[in-house]
Amino acid sequence: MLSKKTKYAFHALTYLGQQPPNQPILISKIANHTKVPRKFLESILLDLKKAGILTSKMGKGGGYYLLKKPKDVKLADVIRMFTGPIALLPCVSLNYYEPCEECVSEARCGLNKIMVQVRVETLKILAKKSLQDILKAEG
Amino acid sequence: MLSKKTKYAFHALTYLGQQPPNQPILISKIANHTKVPRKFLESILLDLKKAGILTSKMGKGGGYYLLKKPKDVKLADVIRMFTGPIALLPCVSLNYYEPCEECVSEARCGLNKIMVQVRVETLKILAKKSLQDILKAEG
DNA sequence: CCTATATTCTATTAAATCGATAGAATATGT
DNA sequence: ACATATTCTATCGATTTAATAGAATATAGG
Repeated sequence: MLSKKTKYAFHALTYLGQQPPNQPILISKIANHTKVPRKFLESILLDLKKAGILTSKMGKGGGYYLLKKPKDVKLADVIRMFTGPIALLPCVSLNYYEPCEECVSEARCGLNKIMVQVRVETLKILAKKSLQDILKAEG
Repeated sequence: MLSKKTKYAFHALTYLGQQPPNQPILISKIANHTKVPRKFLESILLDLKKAGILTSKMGKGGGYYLLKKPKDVKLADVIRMFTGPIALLPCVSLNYYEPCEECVSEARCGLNKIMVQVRVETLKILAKKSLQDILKAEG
């Protein structure tokens, strides 16, 4: 399951994607609309900024707004940032690979083969779908 | 990611599937071959028994062995038992469904729609593949 | 330059989950 | 009766998750 942080991140991104571009939105406004705890949201937005997805302006008239285009914010990126690996086992993860200690031969592990399939099918969706698809669906 | 318990369960099931049928295997023997901590394995095997996948014999000459046929032990069943939901969000889970409190309309949630797709594709694999497929792949 | 406004940084905390262990109770074959 | 094995109860430490508090820093506007 995705962490709450991940879900919150998507809510915030969706809300920001619905605002006029390049116009800073207050954290508290985002918090109100998405019902994410204010302080918790702060750290999420900061992470999204560090990842280059959002940017911000400090001081009066400040706030957060989208830096990347919605179509360039892939769901897989956000999930990896806040939940971690998308694969179901470390030994089939592309970004967080780790071998199983107890595993004699990965090439002959039946479980590994199936979990690779799952990862492939999952990423076919999550690496292609973007914030733009979310926004479009909510039209 | 799957919990270690889930991975351990698959290792134990695979090992038992490679043994002659209806012949009790000692927990300690399973633990040795799968490198799962003995005491931890006990509770896993007991859960698998309660789920009707394994059965056991107590006392001298006792041990665990498969009750279900390998083809009837679907990966999805084992994962749900030890890791929990397969879906990435509670609101798209078939077996552990829960609505999002902050969600106004599930039907109009763009994230929900995509996560349903992921669940569908994942289950196409996990609900069809079984212990038999693992055993065959390791042949 | 001062002040109000906002983000940013540091730190701490409560609760839940995960992985693992210990020991007593119960059942069974010889 | 005894040795052998599973079963039950319980607890424990470590890690992660979710959330909060408060100080520091930056900026607009008068």
